[in-house]
Amino acid sequence: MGIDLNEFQALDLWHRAIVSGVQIDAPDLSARQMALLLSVYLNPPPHTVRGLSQFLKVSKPAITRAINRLSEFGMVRRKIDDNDRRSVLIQRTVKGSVFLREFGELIVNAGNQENQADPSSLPPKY
Amino acid sequence: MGIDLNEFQALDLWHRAIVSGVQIDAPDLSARQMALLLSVYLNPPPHTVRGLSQFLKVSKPAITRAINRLSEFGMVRRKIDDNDRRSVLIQRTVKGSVFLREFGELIVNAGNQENQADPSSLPPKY
DNA sequence: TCATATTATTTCGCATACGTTTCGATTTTA
DNA sequence: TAAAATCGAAACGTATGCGAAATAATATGA
Repeated sequence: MGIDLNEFQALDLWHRAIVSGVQIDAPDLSARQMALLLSVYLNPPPHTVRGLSQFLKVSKPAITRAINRLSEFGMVRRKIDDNDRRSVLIQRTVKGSVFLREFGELIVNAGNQENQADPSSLPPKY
Repeated sequence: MGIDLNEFQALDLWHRAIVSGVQIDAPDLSARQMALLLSVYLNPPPHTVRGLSQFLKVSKPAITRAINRLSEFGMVRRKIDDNDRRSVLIQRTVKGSVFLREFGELIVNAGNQENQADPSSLPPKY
């Protein structure tokens, strides 16, 4: 189990994927927003503001703002928890699913074009 | 050659790595800044503002600003090109190397903890 | 030489994100 | 039921990023 990567492969994969993301004009999400979006889609529900705040070690207002932004893009949806009306459940949407599937493909493609591991290309140690 | 990933593995890897990056208090670079940093370290020199602008398909002022930010963190350095004093060469630094090596490790670790591919965990198609 | 082109930066107004604090709604506890 | 605790959002001032246009420095070419 696990994905065996050496350090160079890891950075190269990240590079290719993130450059693709910058080049195409995908809605540019901050690292936090991306982390939040991925957590909502890859971790099991339910998702609350406080839960995500704890998981990501980020303040609750920051989570609220990230949800605002992602809602504007239609990538998540708020739903008041009927059992505890103080809580807000963060739910997935079709658009969010589509976006993440495309983003996943982008990473997969970045991996397919990956060079052979070539330690001589590692950043020099100086 | 290449790294074989399915879509779920790709997203899960990205999730783990980016969440780690958010949790630890690493200087939080935007996607553009990260793309620029990785390009400087993984693509062969020389690196100029216009070259990076073309490669990333981002305006030159945006590149200048990203370099400003990365210079503040000491992760890249400007050097005027003596052959053409209009040009600025973007060079690597020790700090940038260290940062990227650590970031590479973080991705590698994310890969090591990767779950088995489990298509049922893919975002639902709705 | 001197006009033009090229390269990078600066400036401008505007948009967005940050942390802290405050607030309103709701639930829990005494 | 009244007081305290919890939850998420809003308000505030600050920092940073954006694209477009203007600018400064340098090189090129007629």
